[in-house]
Amino acid sequence: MGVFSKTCEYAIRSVFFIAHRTASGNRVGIKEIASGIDSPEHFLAKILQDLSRKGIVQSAKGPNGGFYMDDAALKRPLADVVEAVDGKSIFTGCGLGLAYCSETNPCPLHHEFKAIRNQLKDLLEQTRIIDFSENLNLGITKLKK
Amino acid sequence: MGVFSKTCEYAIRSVFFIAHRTASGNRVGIKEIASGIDSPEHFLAKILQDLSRKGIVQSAKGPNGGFYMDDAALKRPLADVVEAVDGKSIFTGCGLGLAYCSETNPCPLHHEFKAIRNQLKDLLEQTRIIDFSENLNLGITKLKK
DNA sequence: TTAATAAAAGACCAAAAAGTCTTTTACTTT
DNA sequence: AAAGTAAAAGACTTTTTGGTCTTTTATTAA
Repeated sequence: MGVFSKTCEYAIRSVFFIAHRTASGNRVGIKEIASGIDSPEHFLAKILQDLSRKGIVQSAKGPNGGFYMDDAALKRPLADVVEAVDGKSIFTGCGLGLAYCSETNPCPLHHEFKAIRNQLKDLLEQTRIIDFSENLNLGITKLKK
Repeated sequence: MGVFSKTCEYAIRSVFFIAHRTASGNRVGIKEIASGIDSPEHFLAKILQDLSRKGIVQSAKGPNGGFYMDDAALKRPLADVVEAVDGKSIFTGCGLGLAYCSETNPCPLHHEFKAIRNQLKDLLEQTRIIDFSENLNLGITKLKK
């Protein structure tokens, strides 16, 4: 089990992939995305349908259709993708799963955990999707297994 | 989904609970642990059997039996509990689930993620179980929902 | 030495996450 | 208008995680 669910991992990877391919105004089909990020095609289709409904990515049916991202989507922080898929509990939840854990009623890990969680939050909130895809353009980072 | 699995959350909470009660040399039964940390009794029993097999906690059957922790167990780092239950992938795995992600072949989040993961690792490795249970003694932190 | 106690073991069930497959809808080009 | 294309939708299956229940084994104290 990772920090993100498998669904969310695929979502992030596909968003990076689409952002990368879409910069030039193109659209890209699921088959290509799925093979580009090493994910099950039909499973990814469902994830992208969801992301599309939520406005994280855009899509068009029919010939020359596919997925793409408009300018607003490219400028969104990665946190929006994560929150759309896994919810915001990752940014706020107690490390030990305690519902009433808080500043005034902390679990033994509360303060230490909060610091780490906030760093993850900052990372995801302060970096835009387009920022990450820059390194993909340079061929420095990759999205396949 | 949190950082740890539900099983791991219960494991950590129960270990803290046992550590807290065991300081005075006592043993504590599952019923008491389960109600003390708000967990399903039989599910916790299985978790503790496993932790006992792995030497994270000690146990004794029969009257006056129960779970306890010897000195060596109390001085173990929390990381040992987490690793026993969730494995070490949490300390080393790629944030995007990529098997071949590494320093020389990094995913777009690799470096930023590594920094955060290492902090979690340090926290869990550098603090002993007994250190956490001190605050429980003082009544500052708690283990219930 | 037997009755009570408490963990160990294992069979079983439920829910959620992950993944597959088929059909439908929308769009575009000829 | 028709044929082809590609996403949307939805039914379905599998696997993993989380959880329950019953039986067995070991221990101890009367």
